Amino acid sequence: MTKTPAGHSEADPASRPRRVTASDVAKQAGVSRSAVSRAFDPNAYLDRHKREIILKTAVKLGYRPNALAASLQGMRSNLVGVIIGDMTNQYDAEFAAMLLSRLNAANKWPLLVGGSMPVTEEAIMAVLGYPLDAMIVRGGSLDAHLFDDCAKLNIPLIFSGRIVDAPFADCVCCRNAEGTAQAVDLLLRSGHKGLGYIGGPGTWSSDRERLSGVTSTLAQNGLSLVGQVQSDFSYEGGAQAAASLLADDRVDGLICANDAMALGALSYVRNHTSKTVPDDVAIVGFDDVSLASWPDFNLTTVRNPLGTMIDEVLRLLEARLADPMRLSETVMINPILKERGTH
Amino acid sequence: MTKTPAGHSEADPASRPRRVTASDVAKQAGVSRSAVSRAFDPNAYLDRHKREIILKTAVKLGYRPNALAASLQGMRSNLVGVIIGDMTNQYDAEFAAMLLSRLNAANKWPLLVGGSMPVTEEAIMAVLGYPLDAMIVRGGSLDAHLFDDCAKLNIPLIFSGRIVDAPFADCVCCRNAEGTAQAVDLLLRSGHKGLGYIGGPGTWSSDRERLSGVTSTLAQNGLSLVGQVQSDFSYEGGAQAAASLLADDRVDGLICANDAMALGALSYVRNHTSKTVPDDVAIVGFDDVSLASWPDFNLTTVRNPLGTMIDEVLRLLEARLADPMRLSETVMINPILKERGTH
DNA sequence: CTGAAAGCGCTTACAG
DNA sequence: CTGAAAGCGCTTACAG
Repeated sequence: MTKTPAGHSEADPASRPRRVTASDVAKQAGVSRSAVSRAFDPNAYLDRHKREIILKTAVKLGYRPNALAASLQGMRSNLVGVIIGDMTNQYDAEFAAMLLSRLNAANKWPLLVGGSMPVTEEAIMAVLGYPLDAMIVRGGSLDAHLFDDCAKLNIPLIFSGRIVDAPFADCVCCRNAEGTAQAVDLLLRSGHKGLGYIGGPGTWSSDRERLSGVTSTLAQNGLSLVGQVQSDFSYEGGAQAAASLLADDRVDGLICANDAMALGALSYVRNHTSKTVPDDVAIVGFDDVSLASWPDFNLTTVRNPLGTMIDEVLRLLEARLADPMRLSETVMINPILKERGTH
Repeated sequence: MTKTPAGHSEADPASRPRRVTASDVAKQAGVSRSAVSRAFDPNAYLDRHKREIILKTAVKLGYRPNALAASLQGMRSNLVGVIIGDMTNQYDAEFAAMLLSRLNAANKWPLLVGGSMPVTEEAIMAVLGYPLDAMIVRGGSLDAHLFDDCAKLNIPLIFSGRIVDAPFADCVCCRNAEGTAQAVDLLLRSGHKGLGYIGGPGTWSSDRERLSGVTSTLAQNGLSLVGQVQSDFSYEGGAQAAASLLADDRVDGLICANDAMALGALSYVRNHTSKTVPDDVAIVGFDDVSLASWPDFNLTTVRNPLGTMIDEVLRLLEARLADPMRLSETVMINPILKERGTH
């Protein structure tokens, strides 16, 4: 019983079948191994006819160069690590969807860490075992010594949603304080002065910035927050937070650190109180997820411009790959107030 | 000027910096290259003291074995291709989030193709250049010759949301017709007999199955669909479809091929008609995305059990990796009717 | 327990 | 234009 190259038909059933290799193609096409390599490099010198034959037998055999073996020769792996903690969060899910397809379009292949569970350090370490061209980190908390690990492995880092000061690390971030400042201004103008704030856990800088935009703007107007609760960025959390804040009758406006919580708050007011939005209580979110503009919610919010954010991430990525030694760059993005029906 | 191993400090600024290698560690630790390899294999024989030293200098240098070089030796790459067309779709986004983190937990690293744009064949071809352990395909359409390509490369395929009959390809799928049949039964029992159906584009088998569950159940009751429109699985599409269907006064119930369209339909009825839900019009969705249970919607729907689906995908994956030659397996999952407020 | 050596699949000077 | 050869970083028999 002869073994067919890379075929599973006659191979040992227990053993893992092999991938077709350049040698297989070379043998089959009656050319040298080098010729096969050259056939896949448009710029390489190779007899036109020979190239044709090689490409044809490659298709027949289902051969494609193993990108990883190629990466050992100093070629880029085109693998990009992407760390996204919680895609359960609407905004992060939208971010992920767009980022991933944009990476694909740029011939970069995202290796994803995260999803619906908190990202473990083990997971990051494991993915660092691959020769990543770069690593993109969305929001969240991340142990500082990850930076060291990446630096030692010469894997550039690109952060979105937080600012990190490290060599060879680039950042793109929203001007969070400015966004919530605009939201406060808006509520003040529409006559809401008893403001409550629904924040996140406060562990991320973006979260703290959003809060500071609120407090400083109020201070400028001789006011201060009537109430404030730390929640968890979820719809349910927002509803609960609204319940506790609205127990205080002075509260007539809710600023929320993201849309999910704002939506939860809105739902709470509608379904569990006799107050109306926006007359009795105004609500403003942050992010502008697609849900926010649904007529069911029509939520006034601060837009955290997704497209711009991702454009910049990709630009930074290309720039870093083109010049690994360039100075770190941080891009600040202006949020945009979207006035809809809840203020 | 001496070159530090893998350091960027003294390297040529233009050149791409190197990764630390096992040789670097061996040199630094004063041991053989093989010893370094062995230090990372818990089962390998190696002097305890020596292993300690090696591991310590590995940490110092930031070394980790290049998983790709290892995969050339016949080790698994632990790379799994994941094709998800449109994560903009709520259910697919939830599916992606859960699948990706479950893969991480199983020490598999998802290489993602797709996101928010249609998946191009080029993208799939490109990702096939990596030595994938397997490929997971979620829903959607996919050219048949992809199967050939994967088969030739010996990359097993696992499908979720559609059934494909190919050697070495496993599937997990919802009993779609059964789900919509239950939905129709429910509406019939609650006195809604003038049913309209809002479907998808009809290009996927799951879509067609859902429709057939509706029509056959109606037929069993001596009834037939009053109206039917092909839409696009989106919220906006659902709203439009509802508008056109409800122009016919006989329609008092809407069965939708997914939740997004059902939510759009619900919103249309509430905001653009004088009808009430569920008395004048009942609405049933399919999937049971997290939004469906929000009090804002409280949508009656057919649950397409995400957790079970993904459990099975992972089980099938492990089984296939353990025995590449095993017979194809197809797992059918029972949908569960969730009775809420819109019927 | 250990090091030298072969080999995984690839690219790329090198010498025709 | 072309093939033989070196080398990428790794694992794993092989022979001590």
